[in-house]
Amino acid sequence: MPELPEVETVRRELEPWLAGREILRASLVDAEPGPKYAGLERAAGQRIVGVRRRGKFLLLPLEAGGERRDELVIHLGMTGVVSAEPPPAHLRVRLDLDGSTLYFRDTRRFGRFLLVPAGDYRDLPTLNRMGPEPLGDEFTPDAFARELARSATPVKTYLLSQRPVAGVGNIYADEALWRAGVHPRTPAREVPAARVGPLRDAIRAVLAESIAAMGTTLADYRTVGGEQGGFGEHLDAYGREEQPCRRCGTPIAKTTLGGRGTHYCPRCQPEGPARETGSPRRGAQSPARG
DNA sequence: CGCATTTCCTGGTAGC
DNA sequence: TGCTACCAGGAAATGC
Repeated sequence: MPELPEVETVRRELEPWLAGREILRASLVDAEPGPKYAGLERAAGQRIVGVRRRGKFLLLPLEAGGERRDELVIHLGMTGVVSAEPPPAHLRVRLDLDGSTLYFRDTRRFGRFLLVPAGDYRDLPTLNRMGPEPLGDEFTPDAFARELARSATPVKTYLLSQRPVAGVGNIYADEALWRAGVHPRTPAREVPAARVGPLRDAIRAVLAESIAAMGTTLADYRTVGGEQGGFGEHLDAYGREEQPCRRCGTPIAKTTLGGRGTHYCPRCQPEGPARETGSPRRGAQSPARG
């Protein structure tokens, strides 16, 4: 499931390919017209200025006649894959460019591929109310603490809302909470003050490390070149139920939270009131590997 | 408004 | 083998 590191990996591959290209035509293939594919009929004749990313959204500003017009918004959802070669099945959008063609495959149709007036996200409420970029200067410990204080929702669920910080999904939420020693069910505003900074640092670290590995491939995610991400072998919590915690050996537990599979160490991430402050077992940010 | 629940969608797999 | 039931989850919609 593409999260920020996977989308950033795709962005870095798309930028040199797409920047400066003219869109000749955008066509729906095996897909019904609707809000997920809105506005594509306006794409023809506009030129792609660049490839940006906000959270898990790819944003491609366009220009026509020398002026900024629309913006192509791409969200990979669960199974979205962008490629320069036609996929064997589940092709939803074909983007004909000057000299090449971009294909958007999306098996489960959770993704989006649409045109909006530049910067107009009224039909994309999550993008409209998204928190700061986790690797940017605005994601400070103080800002994060203020956001957490706004909600009584379990901290993991709140992270997934994209409100306190952008781009965190199910995998990296579990990973960051494990690193910081915070139980995923802890109400956001009850995360101990001493753990807010470590959690913010853990979010930044795990995302940065995964970007360096070109993301995590579990099933469908592929880079534009068709490669799989390499971070899967570094996961400490996600998908490791019943396997020993890499810090303390306790079997990783799996439960359901907000309808999502949730993995945590019952010993390093104790639930409930106020354990002592300090690091979970040893070395919160850099647990032993391998 | 906040918060919880449901919906969308299809391939893979467990169980019989 | 073939069938049914269920699971995976990002974001939006819906229900209080």
